[in-house]
Amino acid sequence: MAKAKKAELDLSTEEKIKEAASIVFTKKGYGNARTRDIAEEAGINLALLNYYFRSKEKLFQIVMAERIDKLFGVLGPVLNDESTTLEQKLERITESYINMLLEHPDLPIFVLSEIRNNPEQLSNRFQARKNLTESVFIKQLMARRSDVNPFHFLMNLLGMNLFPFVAKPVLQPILGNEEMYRQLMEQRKKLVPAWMKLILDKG
Amino acid sequence: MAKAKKAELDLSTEEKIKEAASIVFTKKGYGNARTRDIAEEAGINLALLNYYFRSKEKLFQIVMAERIDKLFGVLGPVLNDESTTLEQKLERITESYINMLLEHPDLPIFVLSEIRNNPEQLSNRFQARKNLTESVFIKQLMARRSDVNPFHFLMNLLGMNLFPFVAKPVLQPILGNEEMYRQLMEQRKKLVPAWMKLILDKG
DNA sequence: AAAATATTTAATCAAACGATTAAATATTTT
DNA sequence: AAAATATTTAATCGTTTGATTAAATATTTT
Repeated sequence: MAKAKKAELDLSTEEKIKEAASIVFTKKGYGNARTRDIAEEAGINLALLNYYFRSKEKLFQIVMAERIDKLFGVLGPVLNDESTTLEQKLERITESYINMLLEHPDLPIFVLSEIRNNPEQLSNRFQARKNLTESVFIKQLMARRSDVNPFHFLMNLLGMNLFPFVAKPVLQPILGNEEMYRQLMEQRKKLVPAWMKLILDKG
Repeated sequence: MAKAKKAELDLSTEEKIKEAASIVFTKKGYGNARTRDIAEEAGINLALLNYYFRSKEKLFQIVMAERIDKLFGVLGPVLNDESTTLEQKLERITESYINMLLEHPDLPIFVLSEIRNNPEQLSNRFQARKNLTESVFIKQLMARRSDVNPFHFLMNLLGMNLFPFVAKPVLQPILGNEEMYRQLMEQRKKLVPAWMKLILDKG
C-alpha cells in the first residue's frame, strides 16, 4: 500500500483545501463562496475538492465546526480555571480574544451570520448552558455580586471584546487607517478589564 | 395617461416587493436569497421583480441603503441634540436601539456581514467620521472626560446595545426561551446607561 | 367604446455552479 | 520493472437561478 506517502500527502492536500475553504468561506460566507474559488485558493482542481470532501456542504460543516471552536473555545478553559480570580479571568479572556481577533478579524461576523442562517447547527445548546451556569466563573461572580445577572455581565464582556471586530468594516474607515484601528484594540486589552471591574465593584 | 392609478399601484406593488426583499435578504443574506423567494414572499411573479427593479443587485442596493439607514440613522439626531445632557443621550440611544432591535433582531448581523462582503458600499466614510467627530455628543464627552477616547466610549455603548442582538442566535438557546431573552433586553434599557455612566464618572 | 398605455404572467434562455466521470499521471508495493 | 493503488486533471452533466421575451390582462385616456 501507499500508506506513508498517501497519509502525508493526504494531510497536506486535505489540510490545504480546508485552509483554503476556511479563508474563502470566512471572507464571503457560504452562499457567496464558490467551490471553484476554494479550489483555486488551494491551488488544486475543482474535482479534487469533491474527491476529498463529498460536497461543498460537507466541507463547510467541517470548516464551520473548527471556526466555532476557534471563536468560543477560548472561553472554556479560562472560565473554569479554579486558580484564578474573577479579575484575572476578565484580563485573560480579553487578552486572548483581542490577540486572536487581531489575527482573525472577520471570524465573529462569519460564525454569527452563518449560525443565523442555520441555527440547528448549534445543537450543543443544552451543553453550552450547563457548562456556563456551572462554571467557576459564574460561581465566583455570584459569590461576589449576587445581584448582578451573570448573563448581563457576560454579554457586556463579550460585547466590548467582540463587537469592535464585528463592526470593523464600519469602524475602520471611520477611524482612518488600519494602524489606528490596531492601536485602539491594543489599548482595549487593558481598558476592557478595567471597565468590567468597575461594573463588578461599583455597578 | 394612467397616472393616478398607476402611481397608486406602483407604490403598492413596488413597496410590496421591497418589503419582501427586505425580509428575505435580511433573513438569508444576499448570496443565499433567491429572487424567486422574494417574488413568492411578495406574492407576485418573478418577472415582475425584474420589471420594477432591473436586477437582484439593484433591488439589493435599495434595500441595503434602507437597512443601513435604519441601523445607524438612530444615532444622528440624538448625538447632535443640543438640548440633552450626555447622560440623557446614553439613555435615549439605548432605549431607541433596544426597542428597534427587539422588532428587527437580525438587522445588525445582516448589515454588518453584507458590508463585510462589499466594503465599498460604505462610501460615506469621510462624511461619517466628520459627522461623528463634530457631533454635540463628542464635544460633551470631551468636555467631561478629555482623557477618555470617544471612540472607545462609543464602541462600548454600541457593543453593549448591539452585540446581544448580533449574538442572538447563540445566546437565545443558552438563555432558554424567547421570553427570557426579551426580558433581559428590557432590563438592559436601564442597565446599559447605568454602566456607561459608571465609565463616564469613575473610569 | 376604442385606442393607448401600463401591468402581470407563463414560458424560456443563458450563465453559473455543484458534482461526476473517465482517463492520465504519480506513487507504492511486489 | 511490472502491477497495483492512489492522486490529479480535463471535460462534461444536470440543476439552479437571474434575467428576458412575447403574449395576455387590466387600466387610463381619448
